[in-house]
Amino acid sequence: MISNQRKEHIAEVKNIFSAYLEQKSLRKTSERYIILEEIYLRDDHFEAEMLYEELLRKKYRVSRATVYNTLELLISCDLIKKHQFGKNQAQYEKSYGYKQHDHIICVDCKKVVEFCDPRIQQIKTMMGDLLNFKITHHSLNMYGICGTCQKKREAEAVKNATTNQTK
Amino acid sequence: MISNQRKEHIAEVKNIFSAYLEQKSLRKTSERYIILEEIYLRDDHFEAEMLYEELLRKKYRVSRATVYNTLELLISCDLIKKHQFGKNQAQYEKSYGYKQHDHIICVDCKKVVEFCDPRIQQIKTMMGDLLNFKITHHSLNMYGICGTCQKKREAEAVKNATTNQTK
DNA sequence: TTGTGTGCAAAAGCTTTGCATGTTG
DNA sequence: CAACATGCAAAGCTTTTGCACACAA
Repeated sequence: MISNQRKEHIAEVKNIFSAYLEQKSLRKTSERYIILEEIYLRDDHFEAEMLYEELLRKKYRVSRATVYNTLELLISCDLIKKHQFGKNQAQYEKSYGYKQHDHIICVDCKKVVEFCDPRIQQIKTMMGDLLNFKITHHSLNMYGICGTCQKKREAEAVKNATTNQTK
Repeated sequence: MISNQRKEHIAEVKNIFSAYLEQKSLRKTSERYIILEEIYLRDDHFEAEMLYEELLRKKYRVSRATVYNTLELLISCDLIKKHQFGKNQAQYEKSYGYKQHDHIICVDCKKVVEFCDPRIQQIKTMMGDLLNFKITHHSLNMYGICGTCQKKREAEAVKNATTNQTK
């Protein structure tokens, strides 16, 4: 079940996309809107292939090429963000109406947690001025071990210690 | 011509690598040292393929597989760092004896500039505590347009304006 | 001597491209 | 109806794997 609030939000995002397509003299194809909608129905970080498969599952007739193509468009008009969390496969997330945030990634279970810190903005401004860059965006990822995986590792360590003792 | 200082630095790094290989019961093969040396002779960010080609050019007989393999080892023992600056192709840089730093990348000319800011460390500590993550490392990249490319864009804009006027 | 590391080539995985067809403006 | 966008499949690129051989321990 999709909430009314979400429906309105998606409608708003579609309007923004429409305006962008018009301004750039690009065509308003059904595929482009289907892809946008599918992204805004999700709440997680996703990969191009996951999105493509989900669309097939829902019996939409779109091709990988169109998915990649549309992702690029959506990045251009700032409706989604693309991330490279160390893997080769890029991850994407919707970005309209969401607070700017950064990510902490668990190197064990790959869980992604979001966080905000105002100091990032300060650093951006300061470094842009200092190095004479017009900074448009940034990507800050912290990597480490989440609480759950820390416990797992400790349990594992105890187990290994016991095994070694028996040897 | 390679300076004495650099020779000493490379020797030091090789010792660290030797110790690491010993500790992990891994073999000290000539290929591993050749790759390490080649990396520490460079001063830039490089890609796996670039390194491989440079080694071939110097008539060393190494394979791509060994290059990738050794890069992984060098990451494990903290002698190099791996970056994903938005492209699919990973970039690497030597890291021993160099201050921890982050990167600003020009989206036009792809130039990479390094910078340091102590606030990053503070954010790492604070967020680790707050979200219960044991943070091991991070990656902060800012993207924008460098001074040179800003001028180029302005010149281009003037040119386009003139052309449109003539229309 | 023994088993790990290597070279080589082929496979795998993500993304892009070319071409014929379909659809938007 | 003329471009432009799409679907499909094939190609492209980076990275990984399998296998036989070489060589460090």
